[in-house]
Amino acid sequence: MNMHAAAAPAEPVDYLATLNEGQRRAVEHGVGAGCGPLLVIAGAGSGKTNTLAHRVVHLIASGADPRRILLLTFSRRAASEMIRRVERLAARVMGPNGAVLGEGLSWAGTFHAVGARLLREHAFQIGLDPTFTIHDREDAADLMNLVRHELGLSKKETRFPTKNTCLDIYSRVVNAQDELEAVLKSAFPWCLGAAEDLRSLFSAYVEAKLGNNVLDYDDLLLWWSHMVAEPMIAADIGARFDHVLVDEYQDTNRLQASILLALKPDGRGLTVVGDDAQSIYSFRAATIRNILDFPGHFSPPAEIVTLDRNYRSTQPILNAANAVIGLASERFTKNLWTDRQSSELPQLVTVKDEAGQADFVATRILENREAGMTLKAQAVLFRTSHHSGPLEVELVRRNIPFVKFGGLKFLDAAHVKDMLAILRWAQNPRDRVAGFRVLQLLPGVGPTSAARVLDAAGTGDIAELPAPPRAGADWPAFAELTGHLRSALSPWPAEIGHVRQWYEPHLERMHEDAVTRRADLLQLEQIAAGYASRERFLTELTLDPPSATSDEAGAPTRDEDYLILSTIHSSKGQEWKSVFVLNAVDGCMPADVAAGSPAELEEERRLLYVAMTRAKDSLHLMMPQRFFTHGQHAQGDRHVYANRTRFIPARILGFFEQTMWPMATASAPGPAWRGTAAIDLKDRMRGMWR
DNA sequence: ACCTTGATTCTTTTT
DNA sequence: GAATCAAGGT
Repeated sequence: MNMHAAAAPAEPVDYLATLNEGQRRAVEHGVGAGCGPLLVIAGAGSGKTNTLAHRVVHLIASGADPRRILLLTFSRRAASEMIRRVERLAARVMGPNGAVLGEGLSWAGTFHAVGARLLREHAFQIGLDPTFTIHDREDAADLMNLVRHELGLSKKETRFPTKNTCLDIYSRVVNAQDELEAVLKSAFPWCLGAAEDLRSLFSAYVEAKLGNNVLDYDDLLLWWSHMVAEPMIAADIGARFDHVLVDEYQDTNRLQASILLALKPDGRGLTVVGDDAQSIYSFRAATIRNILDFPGHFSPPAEIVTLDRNYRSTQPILNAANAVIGLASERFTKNLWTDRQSSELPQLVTVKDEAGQADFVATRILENREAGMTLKAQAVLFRTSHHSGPLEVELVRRNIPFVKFGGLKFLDAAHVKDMLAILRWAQNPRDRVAGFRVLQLLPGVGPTSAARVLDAAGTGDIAELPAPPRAGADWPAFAELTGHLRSALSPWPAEIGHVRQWYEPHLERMHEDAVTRRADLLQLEQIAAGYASRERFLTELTLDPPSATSDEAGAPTRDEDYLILSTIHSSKGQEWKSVFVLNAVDGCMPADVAAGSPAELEEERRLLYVAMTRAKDSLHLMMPQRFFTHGQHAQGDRHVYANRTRFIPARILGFFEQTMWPMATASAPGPAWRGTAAIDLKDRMRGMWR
C-alpha cells in the first residue's frame, strides 16, 4: 500500500513557507533512506524542535514510513512533545490521514527506553532473559554495596570509596568508553590507589547483575551497543529504520555515539541536532566531541546547517546571554540574534537573604498575573533542587499553586520504593536487591535473615521455607502474598491493591507520618492503573519516573493554572515569558562542589546561559546577600555573605539593570500612631468573611 | 548472634 | 531530612 498517495491532500499546504532559510535547508535535506548525514547546530530558541518536527513530517509526506523512523530524544517529555507536534503538523499538511501517520511514529523515545525495548525484542538472539527488570540508580547502588561488602572491601584498612562513588566510576568507564585508570586519573584521582580492588568489584558487580537477571541504566546502552557490534544483528536492527534522528546531541556520550554509528555506519538517513553552548550533562559522561567530530566520521562529511536566529527572547536578554557565554574559554556556536526589540534589560536583583528572595519572586509573580500573565507562563529556575525550599514555603503561604520539576522524586520516597520492590521481586524472583528490601519490611528480619532466606529460596517458593526465627506471625501472610503475586492468577492492576493492604500495617509501624505516606501509595495505585501490565509499569516507571512533584497530592486538574519551579537541568528545551533565576551567587552558581576543575566551571557557565535563554520577555537574576548555614537550630544566626556569580563580572554588568529590594527608604514608614485603637475595624472587616 | 535504636554526617545536576 | 555507623537490647 502506498500510504503517501492515500494521504496526499487535494490542495498542498505549503508548510515550508513559515521556515527561515536555514530551517528550510535542514528540513529539505535529502528525504530518501539513502540521504547523507546531517548535523544541525541549533542555538537556544532557534526553533529546533519545530525544525525537527517539520523534517519528520516532510519525510513522511515524501513517502517515508513513520514506523521506520527512529527518533531519539533526551527525555521522555521531549519525545512526547515531538510526537504531539508531528501529529498536529501532519494533520494540517496531509489532512485527517496525516494524524494517523503521525501516530505511526512508534519509535520515539530516549536512548534508554528504546534500548530496553530493542533488548527485549532481541533478547533470545543475545542470550538475555527477556523478563529482566531494570535497576534505577539507587537499586544499582544497593547492589554495588552488597558486592562491596561481600568482597570485604568495606573492612579495608584504608578507606574505600562509597557505593555511590564506586557506581559513578563504573558508570563513567562504561559511558565514556574509557579505561578505568584513565577515568580515575581524570575524574577520581583520590581513588587511584584502589584501582585493582575497583576492578574486581566491578567484575563481581557485573556477575551479580547477570545472576539477578537485572540491567542497570548503563546496561541498556552497553548491551545495545554490543548487540549492534555484531554485524548480523546490526544489519537486522539498522534495516528496521530508514531514518534516525537524534535531538540534543551535545548531551550524548561516547557509548551513545557508538550505538548510532553501528546502526548507520555510513551515516545515511542520520540527522543529529544540538548546540554545544547548551551542553550541561558532562557529569553523565556527555561530550561535545560527539557533535564536533560528527561531520568528519563520514565521507563525504555530514552537511552542517547552523540556526542562529532566535525567535524566543528579546534582544536585551540575548545580549546579556551572549555576554555570559562570550566569556567561555572555548565556544563554537555564533551569537544569537533576533528582531524582537525591547527596552527592558534583564534585572539583577539584590535582596537581603533567601526569605527576601522568596518574597520578591512571589510578589512579582502575582503582579505579573494581575497584569494578565498566567502562572504557567512564568518559571523559577535554580541550580539545585533544595534552593527552592524557602520559596515553596512562601508560595504555599500565599496560596500560589506550583509544580516542581527535578530533584527529589516521588519514587525516592522509602514507602514507594518498598511497594515497587514487592512488585519487582514478584516480576523477577532473581532480583536480589528487591527481595533483600522486601524481606526486611518484616519485623524481626534484618540483613542476615533476609540474606539467608534469599540463599535458601533461590527462585523457588517462599512458602516452603521455614520462617526466619523472629518473623513470627507476619510470615504466613507474607508468604501467601508473594506466592500469589508470582502466580499467573494475580490480576493486574488489582494486585497492587492487595500489596497495599498487606503493606499498610507495616507502614504504620515504621513511619510516624503514615497518613501522608498512604496518600502516595494511593497515587501509585492510580498511576499503575494506566499501564497494561506489571512488566510495562515497572519498566516505564523506572525509565520515566514522574518528573514533577506538586504541592497538592495527586495529579492536579490539567486546566488549572500553576507556576513552574524547575532545576535548570530539567528546564532544557522549555521557555517562559518571565523567568526568575534563584541564587545567582558564587557557591550556588557555580555550585561550590562543581568549582573544582576548569571544565566543571565551564559547564556551570553554560548552565547559567541555558537558564537565561529560557526567558522570552522578562528575566530576573536573584542575588541574596546572606545565607544561613545549615546544621544549626532553626533560629540560629550563623550565616555567610555571598558574592555575585563570577560569570557576570563587572565588565558585562552593562547588559543588566541592577536593583535592590526592598527599595531602601530613608524616611520612617508612615505616620506613627502609637495609641491603642478604640475599635479594631480591621478585625471586623476580616470577620465578614470568616 | 542478630536486630533495633540513637547519634552523626553531609546534601548537584538525570536516564 | 536521610544515609551511615556505633553501641544497646533481645
